[in-house]
Amino acid sequence: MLDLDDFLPYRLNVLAKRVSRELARRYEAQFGISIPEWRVMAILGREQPLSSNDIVERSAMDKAKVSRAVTSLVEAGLIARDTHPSDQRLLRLSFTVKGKALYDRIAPLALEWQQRWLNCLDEAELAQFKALSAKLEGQLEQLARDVL
Amino acid sequence: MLDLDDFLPYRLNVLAKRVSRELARRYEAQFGISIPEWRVMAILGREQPLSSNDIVERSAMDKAKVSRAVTSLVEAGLIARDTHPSDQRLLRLSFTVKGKALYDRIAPLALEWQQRWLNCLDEAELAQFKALSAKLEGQLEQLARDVL
DNA sequence: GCATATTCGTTTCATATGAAACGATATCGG
DNA sequence: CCGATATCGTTTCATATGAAACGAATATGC
Repeated sequence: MLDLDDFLPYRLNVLAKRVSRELARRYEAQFGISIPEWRVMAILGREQPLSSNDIVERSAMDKAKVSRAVTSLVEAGLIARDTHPSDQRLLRLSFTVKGKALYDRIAPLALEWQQRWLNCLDEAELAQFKALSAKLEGQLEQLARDVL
Repeated sequence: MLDLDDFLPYRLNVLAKRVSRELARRYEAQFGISIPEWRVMAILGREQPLSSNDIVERSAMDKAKVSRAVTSLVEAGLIARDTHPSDQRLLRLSFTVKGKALYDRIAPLALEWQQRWLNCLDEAELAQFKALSAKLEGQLEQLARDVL
């Protein structure tokens, strides 16, 4: 019989949504920033400058969402948006001083929060969980491709 | 450093969203039913009749979403909605014949799809993954409570 | 070179979402 | 009993979402 509590697609969605809500509450309350905006920041924190499309590829967000997040961040003075010199279709996105400062404040807090969350697992368990998640994601891609 | 690919809240969201999309495509295309609607069906498949509130509790959906899903299902002739005899605030939701027939068609397919997805893990891995997910969910509740 | 196709990012549009207000019913305290 | 409070489900409202249309810029084929 189909028991929803045992149906993994459902369980994963509940878990993911709860994590998101938890994090969103913190980002929003403390820094006035949404999750999509924070994702853009996080990606820029790793590599800079990037085009919107680079961010789409790295973030698993669609381009409309990225476009909106970027616009907000620019309006908030957190990132700078100019056009690529040799290809004017591309944006060149990078932190402003203010944006970098905010990133440097948020990133450790996000990691620390994750740490508090994950400390219910030991090293091995965490590694296991990540490995299994990756497997599931790979298999999912397979199945998706089958249908297309 | 904060690497989004290694940030579990993010990873989980990507995975959960992809699973949802994959499933939604099938439900929608084959049966003309949305995920919230399917969740209501799945819950009724286990226990019947139930009030809307029962479904809210069992589904981790908010009551507005449940209300909409129920309305759609009633309009589609898949479930019956009458009022509880001794408490007129409560609905009494149950399958129609047509609804039960549809449930009996979908449930095996959903399980079979899950099977195909999960067969990339062996018994032990799957058990492990579920156990770890449950741990993470428990810890999340702890953290959420701390803030409140 | 020039017409065609492609890529990039924005915007539009229709739909989904959830918090809060709401009306209806039921319960509780005095 | 009856006024105050709580519960149930719907609806409203403001916002989020993503597919598709779009304009601008570039690449490609002839």
